[in-house]
Amino acid sequence: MKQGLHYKMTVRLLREEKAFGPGIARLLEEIQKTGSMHQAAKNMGLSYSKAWKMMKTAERELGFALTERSTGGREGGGSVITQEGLDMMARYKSFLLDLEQEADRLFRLYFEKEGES
Amino acid sequence: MKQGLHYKMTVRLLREEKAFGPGIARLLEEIQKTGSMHQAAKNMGLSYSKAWKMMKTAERELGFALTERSTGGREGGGSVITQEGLDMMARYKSFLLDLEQEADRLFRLYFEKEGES
DNA sequence: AAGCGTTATTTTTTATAAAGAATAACGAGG
DNA sequence: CCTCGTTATTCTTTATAAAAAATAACGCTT
Repeated sequence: MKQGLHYKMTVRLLREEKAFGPGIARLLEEIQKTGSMHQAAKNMGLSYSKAWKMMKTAERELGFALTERSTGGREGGGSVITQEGLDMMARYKSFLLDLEQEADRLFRLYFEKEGES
Repeated sequence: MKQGLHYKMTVRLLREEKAFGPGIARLLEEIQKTGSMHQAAKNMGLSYSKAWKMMKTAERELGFALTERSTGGREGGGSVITQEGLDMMARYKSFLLDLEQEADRLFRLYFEKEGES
C-alpha cells in the first residue's frame, strides 16, 4: 500500500536541556508495568545505559525524582514511579492528547480539504 | 538567568520518508530571499550537500517540485520557488502557527496553572 | 557466604548523520 | 574560449548518538 501524506508531531519539555519527551514518557510507562528500569528499557528496545542517562538528565532538569529506585534484595531491586512522576506523566499525556486532537483537525483543514468553498 | 520549564514542538510531513519539516521550510525561505540554494544553505549554517539532499528527498516524497533550479549563466544560475512550493510553505506555516497557538494555551493549562480552582 | 537481578557508572565499540572536499556541467557575458 | 557562481553528484572525513561491554554495589534469600 502506498503511504499517504501524513504528519508527525513531537513535543518535548525543556529547561536547559531536554527534560521530558516521548522517550522518557514511554520509559515511565514500561517501568509502571514491569517495576524495573532494566526490563522497561528492554521492552522498548533501548539500552539500559541510555535509559539510565535519560532518567538522570530528566530528573536533574526537572528538579525532582521521577522514580524511586532501589538495588539489592531478593528480586534484585527495582523502580517505582514517584507521585511527582505520576503527575508529570498525566500532564504530559493530557497535553499531548489534546494537542493531537487539534493537530488532526488542522491537518485536515490545511492539507486535505483542497479548498472546497 | 535560570531557564524556566518550556516546551518545544516539531511537526513534520511524511509519506514514506520525511517530506517536509522545519529544515526544508527554512531552506525555502532563505531561497526566496537569496535566489540561491547555495547561499540559502550558507545562511542557515547548513552544508550545500545536505541542503541538496533535503530538497531531493522532499520533492521525491511530495511528488512535485518545490523549486525550479537552473545552472549556468552570468550569475551562475539559481533557484526559484515553484507555485506548488509557495503553496506548501503557506500551508505548513499556517498549520504550525495555528497549532502553536493551541499548544501555548494547553501548556499554560497543564503546566503553569497549578490548579487554581 | 553465595546467588540473584536489579541499579549505577564508565569505557569502548558501533551506527548514524552531517560536514567537507572534489569534480563536473551549465550557460550567459566578456 | 574563458570566467563566474550556481546546481548536481559522489566520496571521504568528522561529529554525534546509541549500543554494548565491563564492573561494582546492593540487600534479600537460601
